[in-house]
Amino acid sequence: MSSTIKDVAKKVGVSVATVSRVLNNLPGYSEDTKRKVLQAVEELGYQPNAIARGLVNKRTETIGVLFPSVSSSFSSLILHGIESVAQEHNYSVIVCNTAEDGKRTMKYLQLLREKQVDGIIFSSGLLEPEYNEVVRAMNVPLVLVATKSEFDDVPYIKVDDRQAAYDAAEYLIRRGHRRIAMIGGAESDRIAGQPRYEGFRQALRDHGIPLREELMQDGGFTFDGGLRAAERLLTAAPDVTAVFAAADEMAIAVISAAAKLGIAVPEQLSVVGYDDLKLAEMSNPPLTTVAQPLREMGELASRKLIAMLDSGAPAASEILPHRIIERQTVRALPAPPGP
Amino acid sequence: MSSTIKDVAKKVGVSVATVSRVLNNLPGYSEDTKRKVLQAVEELGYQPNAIARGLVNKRTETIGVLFPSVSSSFSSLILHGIESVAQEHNYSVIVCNTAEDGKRTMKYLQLLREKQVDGIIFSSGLLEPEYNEVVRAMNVPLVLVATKSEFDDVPYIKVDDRQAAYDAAEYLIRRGHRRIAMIGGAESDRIAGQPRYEGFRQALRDHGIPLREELMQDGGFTFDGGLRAAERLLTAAPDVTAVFAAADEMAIAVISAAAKLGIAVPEQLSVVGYDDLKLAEMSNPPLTTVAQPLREMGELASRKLIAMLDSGAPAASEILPHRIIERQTVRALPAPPGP
DNA sequence: ATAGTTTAGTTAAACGTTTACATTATCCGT
DNA sequence: ACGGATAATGTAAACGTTTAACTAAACTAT
Repeated sequence: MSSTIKDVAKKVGVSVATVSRVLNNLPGYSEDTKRKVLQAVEELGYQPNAIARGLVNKRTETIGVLFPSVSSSFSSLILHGIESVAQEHNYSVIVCNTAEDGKRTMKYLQLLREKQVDGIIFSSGLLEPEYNEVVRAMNVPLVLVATKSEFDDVPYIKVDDRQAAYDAAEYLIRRGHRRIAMIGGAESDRIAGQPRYEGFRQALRDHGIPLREELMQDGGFTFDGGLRAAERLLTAAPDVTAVFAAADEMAIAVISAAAKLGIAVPEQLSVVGYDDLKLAEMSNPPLTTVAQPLREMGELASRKLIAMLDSGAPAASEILPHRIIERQTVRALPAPPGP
Repeated sequence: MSSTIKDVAKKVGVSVATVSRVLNNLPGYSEDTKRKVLQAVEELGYQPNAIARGLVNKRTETIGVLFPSVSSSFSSLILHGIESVAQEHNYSVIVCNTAEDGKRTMKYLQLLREKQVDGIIFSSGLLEPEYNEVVRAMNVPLVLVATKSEFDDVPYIKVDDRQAAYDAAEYLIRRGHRRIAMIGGAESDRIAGQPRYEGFRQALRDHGIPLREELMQDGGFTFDGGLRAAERLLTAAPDVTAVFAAADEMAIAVISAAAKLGIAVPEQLSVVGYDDLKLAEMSNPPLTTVAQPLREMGELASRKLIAMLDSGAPAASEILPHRIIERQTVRALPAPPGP
């Protein structure tokens, strides 16, 4: 159906090698042939076949990207970033939804291998040794985004979670809060769970605030989980004046729970989130949150991967800066009466 | 580096044809050879090369999906749906962000052609004749999702926008509202703009409510646009008791604007949205909205495309049902005093 | 015993490119 | 006028599969 390089060659009366050369801007033909070839290409509507090209070059100009959930705002921002620089460099991106399932992830990795992708980006989940092993076996570069791993030869792009949580807590403390709760992920989650709890704890400690472990709740990084955690928290410890939620969705859940319980935000309860999704801006009231540059992280991951592809050299990990976006969910408490 | 079918053949002492056959479950070998081949495959860690396979089969088991914006919640839900059924059928999906830009879209279409994708899904934008022409030229099936086109040979999956808007308006009318505003897209947008305005107008007409064109505002389907439109609206026409926003983000914007102006939702102002994104549920108060089954739409689009690929037969368009999800942003007005 | 059928396997072409190597013609300097 | 360089082009192998066409052996039915 579609015409091939042979058709072009025949039409011009020249060998396929010559056609290939003009198409790839290699030297070795006269201006005249070039003109004729280009014209024939035009007339036949010839389009190169990247599959055939890929077979001989052993490069497909395609990368695979794995997400625990493609439809989350979080992932889709990262994906957007990845896609945009990939497209600039003429790479295609294959998206894979792992659903945080090991079987599925392995199956996908297999698929990516068969499809001969040039590189892989793994986003925001735990990189199981098993995964690392198969990508190592396929011999393509791998970069992590919004996560890190135990393998220090695999570069990651990340924010300093511990520090970010520390900063969030300190932000609250500086505004006079003392009875501060936190809703985070699972303590067993060494990527997005534990470090944030640690940063939070450290901030309290550094400011001489006693830790109350019952004020730390696992909200599982979801709205629903956050809602339950917030309800538990707010009814069991009505004296808290502020809560730090380690994800915007959970922060929004805190606001919802507060509304349900008749607690005004920020008048009676301050809340700060984490991520700075579009959501935070759209929240009512708009959410103060610690921002991760998700899109940029995606872009950088893509850029790094492509650089590795071009140079063959390993890339360095990078910690991107976070910052607190002040909106309207935090109230500064009046200074306590002196002793 | 990686071993090929030849290596397997050599190791077993058999021809590549035989290996290929056992790998593809074709007849023509003894149980014994099968065992030996499988064992060699195992030992060598052989993985088939889908590129080579694609070259001879002229099928890549890959589909391309085009979105105006991959990072919107809207798109990513559809993508999730598409991805999930694609993966079930062992297809890969290449995502493309067109940014609603013609040049970019054409470039992407070109790329998808070169990469020899088996089919294309085009989501939620206008299918320009130019686009349709190139996919026709590449001779692969195309399906539209969350949009339709002037070409009646290209199937689409959609909700009945006109009817959905009608239902939203009627929902409000039934609850005693008479001064109802609407924030929609551009009136020139024949897909998601116009039909919704029309449905809205028709509902008012059918219930004997005079149309006030100044109560129809273009919010451009974004939060920011919605915010501006809502502010304009709410200050210029403070007598409206309800607004229908043709996208959840804009509905949330209405709530934000109302909050800023000290207007209580739903006590003083009712609002209904459109889409039923996760956002609607997380809104404060939770948003009453007309739901589109976005994920399901994506799944169906994927399923249809794959069916076309398998059967070679054209597929029929489908209108999926919408429904109103009642949450907490609509108040029923007390019946007006009798005459 | 023989012709025919089935089974197990091989050979080689094909898919659409790229590219190393070979060939020819032209031109240049002497 | 001749050897050597240069430019333009062609030839064919290679990439890793699938598959049509073929062959050889073993079995089956008479």
